Amino acid sequence: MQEKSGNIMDFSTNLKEVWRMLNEEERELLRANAAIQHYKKNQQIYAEGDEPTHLMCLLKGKVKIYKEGVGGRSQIIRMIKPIQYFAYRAYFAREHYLTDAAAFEASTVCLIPMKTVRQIMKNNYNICKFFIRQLSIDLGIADERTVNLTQKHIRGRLAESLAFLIDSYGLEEDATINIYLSREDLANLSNMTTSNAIRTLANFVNDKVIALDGRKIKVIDEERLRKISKLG
Amino acid sequence: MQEKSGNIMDFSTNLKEVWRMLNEEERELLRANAAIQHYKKNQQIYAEGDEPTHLMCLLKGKVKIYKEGVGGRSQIIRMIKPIQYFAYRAYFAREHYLTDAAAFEASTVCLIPMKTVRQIMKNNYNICKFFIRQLSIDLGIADERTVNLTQKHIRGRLAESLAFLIDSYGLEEDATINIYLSREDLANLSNMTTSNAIRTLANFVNDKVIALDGRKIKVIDEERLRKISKLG
DNA sequence: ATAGAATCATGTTTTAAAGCACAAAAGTAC
DNA sequence: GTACTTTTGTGCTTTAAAACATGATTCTAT
Repeated sequence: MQEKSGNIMDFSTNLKEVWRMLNEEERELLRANAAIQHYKKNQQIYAEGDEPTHLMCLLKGKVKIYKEGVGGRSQIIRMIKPIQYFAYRAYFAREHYLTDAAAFEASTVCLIPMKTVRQIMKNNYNICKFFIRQLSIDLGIADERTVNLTQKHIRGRLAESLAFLIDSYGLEEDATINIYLSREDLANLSNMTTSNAIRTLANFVNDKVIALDGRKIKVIDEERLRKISKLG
Repeated sequence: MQEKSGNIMDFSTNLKEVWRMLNEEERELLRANAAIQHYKKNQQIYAEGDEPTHLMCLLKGKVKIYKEGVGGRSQIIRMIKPIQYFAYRAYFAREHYLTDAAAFEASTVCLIPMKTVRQIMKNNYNICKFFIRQLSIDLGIADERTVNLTQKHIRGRLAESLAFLIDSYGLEEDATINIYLSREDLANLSNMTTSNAIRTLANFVNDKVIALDGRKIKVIDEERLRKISKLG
């Protein structure tokens, strides 16, 4: 089947992990209620304070979840890659969104009304388990992140972000990290100012850990990078 | 009924929130499998790397969940108060513990084998919802915390910790915060060194926001404290 | 093609917080 | 009670990272 977004068929072919857990009746419920939405590069998907109404599944593109902190500084909390669910935490906590979400690049999202999700969860223990597991994993990551962002030094924090990007989006054949971020986004991911992100990247180039070509980051010495990340 | 820990009756009277969601059969299953455990002040409850086997519910006392970071610095991730469940994240994520837990003061914990918990969850949607909600709330707190600990200045971070302690453990009639922490623990909660915790506390006393008597912290101007916390 | 904006880069200055040193005080053990 | 350890309190020094300033480069829109 051709990749052609906007077509509801993407949805049923792409949501595989969850899809497998559903019976025909539940699948029909989803087909009837899910909607596909496209977002342009840098377009906001939801904002802090909004009421959560839909479960979202990223089908294509890259999304960042971030928070605007004190004094305009923003902090990227997590990044979403295709076939990953997001935007459900606030609903389950019975809160409004605490974070903002925006598309890094042109992205396609499948929106499922939370009402539908609940209807399915009620009778499907596997779906409940799925959310419990995802939330548990994310909470673990958040706890790790808290310590890493507060205790590691600049080099360690940047190295950690790069390692995270490698793990999330992978490397191309020539060892280029498969996502192109501005220096500012890289800084917001690593809890530092843009100048320090630039400076520290330059250091890494000097140390022959990476090579740069605009926003392309080529990983030269991954082992070393992970060591810097680990030792802080 | 007398408060008398070690007696299985505490358990059934205290776990009320969850207890209400169970039918008689499920209650019997819990009664048969739950165990009560006592921990002394500063005693470790679980350690990073341990395999999670039991759901824990704090019946009495105060517990800290923390992580040992780089260079011996430890960071308190969250604090548990009585009738709060903990220690389940790692199991649900199918990981070993990422954190350590220790009793702040003499504490009583009810241990329920995870196997039993799963057995109940399987047929009880309300229990699933309970965990989903708790995890979602905790994840929201963790996200907030990441930004607060990284972006706020020392005064803001300490004020935030004090506000958090007020919210968690309450104030006595004379406005004393109902938990006594060492300066070091306060520092670990606020992501700063012990000297800075001491210094900043002294500043707050000077500003007539709090008054100190050993480890007793009396809140003089709560509004001001929350303002400092908010503005960073 | 050209103007204007955004991004990237680098040097310099400032500052918030850590690190260190050393007492005083409070707990704890014998 | 006395010795020992831990915790608390303060002053001084150092340092990592932010803030600021200024160009160069790249992107974007008309």
